[in-house]
Amino acid sequence: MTTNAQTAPDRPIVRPDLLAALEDGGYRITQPRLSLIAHLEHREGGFSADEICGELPSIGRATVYRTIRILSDAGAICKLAMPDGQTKYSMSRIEHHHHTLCVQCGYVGEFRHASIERLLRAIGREISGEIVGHRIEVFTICEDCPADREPDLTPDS
Amino acid sequence: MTTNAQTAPDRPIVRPDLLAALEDGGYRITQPRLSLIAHLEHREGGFSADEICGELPSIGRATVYRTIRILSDAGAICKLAMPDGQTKYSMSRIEHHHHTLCVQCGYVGEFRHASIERLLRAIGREISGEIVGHRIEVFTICEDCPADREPDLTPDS
DNA sequence: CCGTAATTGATACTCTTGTATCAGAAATCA
DNA sequence: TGATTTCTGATACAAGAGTATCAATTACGG
Repeated sequence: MTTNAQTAPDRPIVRPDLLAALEDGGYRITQPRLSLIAHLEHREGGFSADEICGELPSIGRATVYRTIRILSDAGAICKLAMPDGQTKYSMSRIEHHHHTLCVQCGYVGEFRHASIERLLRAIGREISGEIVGHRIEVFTICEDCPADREPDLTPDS
Repeated sequence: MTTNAQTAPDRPIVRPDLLAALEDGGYRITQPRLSLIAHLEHREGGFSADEICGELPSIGRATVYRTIRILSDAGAICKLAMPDGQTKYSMSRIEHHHHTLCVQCGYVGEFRHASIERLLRAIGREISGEIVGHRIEVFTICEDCPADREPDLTPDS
């Protein structure tokens, strides 16, 4: 089961920009990478590398980490820090965005807001040194989560 | 050598609010805690727990971590994540603030900006779920750092 | 179709950040 | 001061997140 239309190595169909992330980096298009990308592409919310290992047990841990790194370097996924220090990733769906992180279920959402760029320019005028990046994360309790538990938060920064 | 002006156990003089962080939590005022607080109080920029261990070798690792945690819980110091994932802490000097992190030297600064609250309210109207916190960090190359090196940045969020 | 070079997966390892344990020391209370 | 309780420091341990190694496999260019 390896050749022809029926037996074409069953490459999942993935977003072209994600494939491009591999090709542009000079990486080969391999089965594990395709499965992983296809899986991530349809995954809601944020994910940790270990979660993905659990969800795709046929793909080795090292490959999961390697591929996440490739996609992360290409900007196709974002690396996030949960308030408790855990690392999560999320697929980038909109271009320049920030994240909402549900402190209870770990759900990661994306949002844009026009005034953020303006705000950053204003901040730039008030601090010394050159701004080379920023991180704006909004911690939430998402609609699907019961709001009764004590949220696990570090102090705002 | 326990009483009177000359022989008073040489308690460093520390900011009263930092002492209060101990007292209010029902913690004893001990020599190691005082030395640590006095040290942190005069320290510029951000610091990691291990750095402090190196700077105060007479204080045990566990005590450094324990005290940092007490101060952190009391809101006297903030726990921060550098873009590369390292954990840093910084003394809070102004009340509700955000941080600038130099991606080269690790320098941590604080700033406030009036429009941030307004921005957050606006964001709250656009996303689902309830906002329970936020993190706004501005990555910089600070004035004292050569700006030629490649900054070590994760993609903006 | 074949040879070469990249990739994979299993696993061991590393590094960071922190917690658990516990005997001895210090602080507080009466 | 003495008793009691907390704290300390040394050290071992642990979890998380990721990298190194390497033989076997796979993809790709010709």
